Amino acid sequence: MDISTTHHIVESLTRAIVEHRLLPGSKLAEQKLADHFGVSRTLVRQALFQLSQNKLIKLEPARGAFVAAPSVQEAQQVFAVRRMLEAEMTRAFVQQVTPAQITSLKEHIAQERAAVTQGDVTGRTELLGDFHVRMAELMHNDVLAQVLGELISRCALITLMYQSRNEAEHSTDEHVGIVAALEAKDAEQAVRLMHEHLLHVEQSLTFDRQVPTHDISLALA
Amino acid sequence: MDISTTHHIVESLTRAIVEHRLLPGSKLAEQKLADHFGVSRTLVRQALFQLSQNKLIKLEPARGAFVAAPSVQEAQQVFAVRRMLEAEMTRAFVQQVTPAQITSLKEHIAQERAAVTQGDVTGRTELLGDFHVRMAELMHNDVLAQVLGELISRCALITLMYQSRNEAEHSTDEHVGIVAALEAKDAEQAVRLMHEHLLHVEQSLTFDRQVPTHDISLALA
DNA sequence: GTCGACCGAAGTGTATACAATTTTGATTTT
DNA sequence: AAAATCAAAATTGTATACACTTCGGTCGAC
Repeated sequence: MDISTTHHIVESLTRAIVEHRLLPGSKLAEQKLADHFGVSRTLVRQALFQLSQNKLIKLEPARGAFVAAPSVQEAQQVFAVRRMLEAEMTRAFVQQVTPAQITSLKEHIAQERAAVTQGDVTGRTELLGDFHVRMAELMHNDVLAQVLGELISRCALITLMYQSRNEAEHSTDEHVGIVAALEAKDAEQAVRLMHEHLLHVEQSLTFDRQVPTHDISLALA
Repeated sequence: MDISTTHHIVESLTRAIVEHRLLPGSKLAEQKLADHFGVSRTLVRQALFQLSQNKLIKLEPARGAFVAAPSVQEAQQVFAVRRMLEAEMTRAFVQQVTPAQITSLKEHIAQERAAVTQGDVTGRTELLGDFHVRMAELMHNDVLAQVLGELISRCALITLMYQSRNEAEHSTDEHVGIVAALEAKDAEQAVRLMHEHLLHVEQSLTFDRQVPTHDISLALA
């Protein structure tokens, strides 16, 4: 069963959603997407189905696919799960940390700084999330990396939806602190910093603001 | 976009896989499934695609779908993630525990005991996993419940694949201990017991045995 | 007798056809 | 003028058709 073409469509739509070129609530008509990608609706439907499982779009029976508009409650739940998972991930990381891993994380932070100074907003948001996925990958736990990756792609949509003030530099600074604690093999400190970091990211969002959307019912709710 | 019929196929195949009526490695031919469910290959393919994302089957391009046969490494990674997630879930549970939640968990344990005494093997395995999902549900965090539910359905396949000795009563006893610690609001004790419980479950598996596979059984009849 | 090429059967991958549902917009009714 | 109605258009849901790949077995060469 080949999913390579489907995968390309998924990647393309994921970028469009996470980079806010497609606003929450936007309708994703199958034939239009099929024409755009030069394929039949069959492959588009496969891609939409996968995106719905990633919670990046919402499928409504007989009505079609719409870019997801995560509720405040859902957003807070995603962050709660991230805190649970990543706190313990950090603790386990210290158990098996190597100099090469530290080097890799420091290189990643350098990329973050570069994106911040260049004002690359979408690249920055992506890199800030990738720091956490990178940690999972460095632990050689594919399952962890995949689960966390999905949570973080949901966070990307949430962040861009509820983002208020610019937290990029602050986040990078906190990444630096976490890596320092990892390098010092100070598990409790690393866990504490990771936990606080994720709290800060969540608290930087404004859950009481009106977000731009194409969903009429959501806009009027 | 309607997925109700597809969902029924997914549920049916999930039960067949988790209850070991379909052994790891078994081929799932699209036309045979379509005939069995009385639908076209279209819906079967949607279901298979979803099952592949749940890691219960593996799709091989141009070759078809096969019941997943999780490697030892993957099994250990799944358990590692569960320990990370559930340790912190347990800690958070204590923070907001109510008498009603304790009652609900105790009722669940009673069900476990009933299944054990009746020798209901598949029901027992399912209930032992459901205890953990139940905890997540009682926290009113749908995201957590969903993520954990997927991990545990993978564990059901792993458990039945590598199961050696009968651990059911031991697991239920450990559930009792966890609930007692939750009731006493002793977070550290609860976390420790949960962590050890998951270690015990993993250690009860025999990762050095050759498992039976590739059995083309007509288990869906 | 064994190995390899070839051919037919079976199965998957994608496109298209058709049925069912929703949406739209004009027309009628109050 | 606002609301209800209904038919046409557009869109989704499912089935089927067809091309392409893989699998199995036979045949022939060595």
